[in-house]
Order: sequence, then C-alpha cells, then structure tokens
Amino acid sequence: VTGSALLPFVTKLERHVAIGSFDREAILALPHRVEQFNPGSYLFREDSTADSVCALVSGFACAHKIVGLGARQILAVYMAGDGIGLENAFLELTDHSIQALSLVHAAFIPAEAVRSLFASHPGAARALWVETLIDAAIQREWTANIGQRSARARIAHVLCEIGIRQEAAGLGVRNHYELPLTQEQLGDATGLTAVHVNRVLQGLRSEGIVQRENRVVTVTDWDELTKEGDFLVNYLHPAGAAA
Amino acid sequence: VTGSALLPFVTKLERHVAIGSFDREAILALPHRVEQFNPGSYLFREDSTADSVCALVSGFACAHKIVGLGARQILAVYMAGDGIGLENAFLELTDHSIQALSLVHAAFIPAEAVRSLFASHPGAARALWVETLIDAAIQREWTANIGQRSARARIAHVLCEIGIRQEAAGLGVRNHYELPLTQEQLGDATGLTAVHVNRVLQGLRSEGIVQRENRVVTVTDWDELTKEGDFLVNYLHPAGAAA
DNA sequence: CGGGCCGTTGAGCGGGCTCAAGACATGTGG
DNA sequence: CCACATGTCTTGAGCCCGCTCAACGGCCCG
Repeated sequence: VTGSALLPFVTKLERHVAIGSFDREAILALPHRVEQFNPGSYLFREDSTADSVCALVSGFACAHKIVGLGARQILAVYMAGDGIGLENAFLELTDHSIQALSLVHAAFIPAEAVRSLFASHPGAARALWVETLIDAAIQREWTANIGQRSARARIAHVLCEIGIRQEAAGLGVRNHYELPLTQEQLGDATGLTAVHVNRVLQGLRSEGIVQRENRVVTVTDWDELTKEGDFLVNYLHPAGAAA
Repeated sequence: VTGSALLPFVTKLERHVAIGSFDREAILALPHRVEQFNPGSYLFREDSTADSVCALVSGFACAHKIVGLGARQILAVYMAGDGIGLENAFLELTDHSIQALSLVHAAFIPAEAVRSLFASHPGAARALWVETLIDAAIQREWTANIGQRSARARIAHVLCEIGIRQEAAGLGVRNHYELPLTQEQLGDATGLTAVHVNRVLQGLRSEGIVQRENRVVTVTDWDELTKEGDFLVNYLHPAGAAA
C-alpha cells in the first residue's frame, strides 16, 4: 500500500497527529481515483453538489469564490499532500471553487467512504478534524492579513507562509521554492490589484529581500521578509496536536 | 438533563446534523463549568495553552487577533449556542483570543472530555466536525468580504449575516436584533476605521435601509440590504449536512 | 461634577486603484 | 518562417475611497 496516491496526504496528516496503524491503513485503503488537471481547470465548482473529497497528489491548486460582479477572492493555496474539500463529506453544497494552478494530479475519494471511515475509525476521524482545524487557523490569518496589513506586508506574509509550508511538505526550502501564481492571482489572494502587486514586488526585489523569476521565489533575506510581513509561524501550528 | 447549560449548543448542532440519542445524551452529559464574563473580559487568550472548549450559553463574544503594532482584526462574532474554541481539544496553542462583547455566560468543557467523546461517540464527533466546517465556511466568506467588497457592502453583509444567524438561533428576527458591537469593533471586523464605519452607517440610515440605536439593529429594507451587501445565504449552509 | 466611552463631524492627505499603453514570451496556424 | 493572438509583466498619470488627525457633544457612572 506504500505506493498509494494517498501517501502524501497521510504523511501530511501525520505531521500534526500520531495515527495508529489501524487508522493509517484504513485511510490508505480508501477507494480513490486519480485524475489529472491542466492549469486553470476546475476540481470543484462553487454552488454545486460534490460527492467526493480530494487529496492533492502533485501540483498546486487554489480555492476561490466570486464576489459581486466578477471580483475574485483566492481563499487558500494548496500543495501536494494537502486535503481539499473535506467539507464535501458532510455539507450539501460547495461554497467555493477549487482550481488547478499548475498541472495537477488529484485523488478523489467518495464522500460516502469518508463518512464510513469517520464512523468506524476514530483515530482517522481525529486526524481529519485536526486537518480542518489547522486549515481554519490559516484562514483566520488570511482574514487578518487582508484586513489589517499594508499591501507590502500582505505579500511578504503570503510569501513566508508558502515557503514554510513547502519546506514542511518537503517540496522545497523556505527561501527557494516554486510558486505558480501570476501577479494577478497574487492580487486576488491579497485583495490587491495586479498592478500594485507588481510595484510591491519590485520594491521588495530592489531592496534585496525577495525575487521571483519564472514562478520561482528566491528569498534573499528571510529575516527581513518575516519582519516586513509581520510573520509569526504559530498559526500554522507546526507543533501539531495534543495527545 | 434538559436543563443543561449545553442545551443551546446541542440545539444548534442539531440544526445542521441529526444526532442520535446515544450521542446527544453523551454531549449533554459532558462535564462543564459555567462562568460569567463582563464585557471586554477574555475567555481565551492568544498564544497560550487552553485545556478546555467552550459553549456560549448567553450573550455575545468575538474572536480576534492582534496584528503588527496593535491593529486588531475581529475574526468572528459568536452568539448563544455557538461553540467556541473547539480547536482547543486538539491543538496545543491558541492562535487568537476570545473576548466577551456583552455580559456572557459560557460553559467550559475540559479538552480531555471532548477528546474521549470524540473517540467513543462517532455521531457526536460528526456533529462537532460539521460545526467547525461551517465555521470555516463563514471564515472564508469574511475573507472574501474584506478582500473584495467596498466599505458599504462589507458592513451591509455583516449586518445580514448576523441577522440570519440570530433568527436561526431563535434570538431575534433578521430585521430586528441586538448587536452589541461599537462602531470601532464593527470596523475591526470589516477592516475599516471607526470613523468610516460611522459615515457608512449614516448613509445606510439616511437611505432608509437600516438603522441602529442603542446596539439594536433595525433593518427597514431587508432586500435592499442584501443587495447592497451582495449577500447570499448559501455559505451559512442553512440546509445542513448530508445523511 | 468630573472622567470615560461612544458617536459625530470636518479638513486634508495618501495608499492603492483605474485606465491605458507597450514589451516580451509563448503558442498557433498558414 | 512569418503573422497573429494571447497572457503576463511593466510603466505612467491621475484620481478616489477610506484613512488620519482633531475637536466636540451626549451619555453613563462614580
């Protein structure tokens, strides 16, 4: 079972909670189907029914919702190992869309299978709950980021977060990683316009703090970036869960 | 057990999921201690350990975090029946504070008791998970609200949400309810300054859409308010959870 | 009667937006 | 191989929404 497409997902869960082998095997044995998506294509659509839950096998995706007349808010960025749309297991309708940012491979698990797992394997249920609790903590930080910080701080903060998360996921190091977002998408994630994102990035680059070429971020001064972005890791709950 | 302080909480859970009597009784039988808080006092503090979970018995509270040098973002508003800090059951450190907005009675449940309940009563676990999933959906909407909407729309949107939630909780009707937030706190919730909140509220009042006196909101034109606030209820998941 | 807290008002400023155009890279079809 | 379209990044100029700073009035409470 070690070759399961769900392995990155389970590995991520285990970074936050210890999972006994009974539960671990049950998660890995979940029925699933791996699908491939091109950049821009949708894994889930807002305001529709979704009868499956998803684990990202490779690539990057984002959650977003459309507001008013076309304005778009990116709510989260997902990378390999992340669980996506766990709420589909229990909620009737989706309240946001999931879109591929790069070439994506995603494993879809029937919602029904997640519901039975949840009922029969408390340890697995706990792991899934912890996952959603941490996602919620990240969402809170994004709310605060957009609500209270300056444009420069918002972008610096996002760059710090993605760096830390990729390092934790073993996809790169915090000061050198891939980030396949256009400046417009970075703007949609931070509540800024693409034009202003461009100017802020130029500022950060000219001050030797961070640069980005071909969708690859290189942080040249990590400490300064965290300072600019008012970044404190605690909200990512790196320590994980209690016994 | 019908007189339990946890009854409003269980009632709220049951609005979203059906709970069998086995699980229902177990939740009501959770050990808890009810405490009283004056407006402004803290139920939980950011960056500290919390070994209990909380159910709001009466009054209003909010979640917030401090950003940078003193700026404050209000992340959520809670009312009677809401669960607060469920993440304390499994996460080591709090990432935000909980503060009373009015006179509050809150029931504190030891984290350990929630963990055993979660392990022994899958139906109760499911109900708690659904609760956090819906809270997360609300948090996403707040992110989008602050990130993409104008000042006027942000405030209109919040007023709609609180109205609907109070009506659902049986605490008032959507167009007439108590909202014990100062204009400054309303600003902290929407990423605006108190001065600007004041001007926006005056605008809404002068157009005969909504008025607020002594912390009581009266919506004189509900349809117009939802239009101004670009408000669509779906994110509150009123239908609840799937079988 | 004094001191907070809250709501209100005015005047001026500025961060980020809007609109518009151009550079460059990639891909596509003829 | 070129013509053309598309998407992204870049730059400039002007403007406006919401902020800042400051003052005042009403209310509650000691």
